[in-house]
Amino acid sequence: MADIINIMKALGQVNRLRILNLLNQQKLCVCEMQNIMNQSQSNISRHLNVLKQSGLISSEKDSLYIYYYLNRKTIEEYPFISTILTYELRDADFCQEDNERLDIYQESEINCDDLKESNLFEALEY
Amino acid sequence: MADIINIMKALGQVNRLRILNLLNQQKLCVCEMQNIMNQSQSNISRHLNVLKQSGLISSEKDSLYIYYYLNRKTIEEYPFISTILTYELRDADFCQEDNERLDIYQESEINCDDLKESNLFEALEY
DNA sequence: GTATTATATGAGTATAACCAAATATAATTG
DNA sequence: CAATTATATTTGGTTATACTCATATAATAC
Repeated sequence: MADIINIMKALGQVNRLRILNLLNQQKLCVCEMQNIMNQSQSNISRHLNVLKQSGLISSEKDSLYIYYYLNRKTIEEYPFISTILTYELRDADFCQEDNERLDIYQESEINCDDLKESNLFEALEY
Repeated sequence: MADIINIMKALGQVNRLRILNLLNQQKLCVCEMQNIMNQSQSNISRHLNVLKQSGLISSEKDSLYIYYYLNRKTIEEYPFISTILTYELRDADFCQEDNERLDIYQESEINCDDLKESNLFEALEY
């Protein structure tokens, strides 16, 4: 299931690296990632499926929402993944906007029920 | 040049991981990899180009041959690469046949001039 | 039950990746 | 110079990937 080839393939796509960077900071549901990353719902969902199939992430249901989080077992099995998360992704250019948006979301103290109508990221749209 | 996205993409293909595993053991020319990996020359050449563009490997010319080797600068810059080379590739299933063939080649003490006519790997063909 | 909402999946398309066979290039040897 | 050899590149075919739009599913709320 969590073989190295599928893990390396899963890591070879920028949107999936962005997702992993976010999940390295906190557990998130699909609609939160969709808003933070400004990507279509179906696209996020598909990338999450690839990451889940590779064993990099897991999910749990909480009422209407499905929360995704890093699979600690896989990360313990493959220590290089932690190195990538910590030293390569967190400060990568392609993660900076996501990091800013996640910070804003965390500080806002709203939850995903209200995120859509909140216009939280409006000022950041280009 | 050696950005993390291109490195991760380069690492997401089994034949390129096989090449990196071999180059982690010794410097090799295209025709040596072709024989050890039992892959077409053009395919090896293309993968080498991807690896070189990503900064993972370099090459040097020695008369007719072009020898490829791991780019130590990139590997120092991204320590997780060493971890993958040492802990994930060396013992991976998909590298075992290559490792056996490289061992046979090393012990034979022939060089790539004679490799083609040597039938060195004949007994291993399935 | 119906309506709503979050997420997943199908269908379609566009693009990129992989590969083998053939050809081109560049260096070496005679 | 011509012949040879190693490597790179082009071509064409096939498959895989990423994406969008639309629809399906599953849970919740009324």
